[in-house]
Amino acid sequence: MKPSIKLLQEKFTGIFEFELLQELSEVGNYTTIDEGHILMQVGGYIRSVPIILQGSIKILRPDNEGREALLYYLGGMDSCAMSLTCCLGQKRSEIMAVAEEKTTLISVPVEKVEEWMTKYNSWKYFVFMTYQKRFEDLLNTIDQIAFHKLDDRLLMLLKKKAKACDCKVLVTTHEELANELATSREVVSRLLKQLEKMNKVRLSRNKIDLL
DNA sequence: ACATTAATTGTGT
DNA sequence: ACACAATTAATGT
Repeated sequence: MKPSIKLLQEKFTGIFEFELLQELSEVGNYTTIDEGHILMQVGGYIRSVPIILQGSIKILRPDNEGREALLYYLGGMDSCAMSLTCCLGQKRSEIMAVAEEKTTLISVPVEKVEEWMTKYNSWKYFVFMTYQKRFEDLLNTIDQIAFHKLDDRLLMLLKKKAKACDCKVLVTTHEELANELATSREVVSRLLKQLEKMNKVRLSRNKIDLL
């Protein structure tokens, strides 16, 4: 279905100039997809670039052992940075895209994506902006992953300290531990509490009992 | 013993 | 990361 000019103007005024909206209404494909619909499989070629109007899509990257790591979500007015590069480079997709809920989007054919890059400044800008957004999202999730390995480091630190004073009761604050692990106090507090729930330690003020 | 303050820790956003 | 609540230890009266 072709998107109407009216709809496009509603969504994109201030982002794209009128001429671009006209072209978009001619060549764009307006579709609605249901929850769970797979937009893109790993290894597939990409024929068009989606721009999400409503709803959300999650971008996954299958792990080397069959697990699926969540990279980021695409929401309103977002586009997919991977699909942008894949088009230009004729590469296979490295990622998988699945609709998280009922989602409406406009897909733009590859040729136009490239053509508009030089033709419309606003389009070029839009492309760069989606790159920037995705990059920020990725940094965030990388932080999360790194964070998960902190519990190991914390446990190692506790053991090391216990060995140093040759006892099972450490006298420190969460803040001190946080400094040694180069992280924030809150994170240490939360990790310690998890360890307490797992009966690995017992917490009290200025004191940690190792079990 | 009690009130006041400061430091540490817990939690939601 | 930040802001704020809650808890606990320390201190003064």
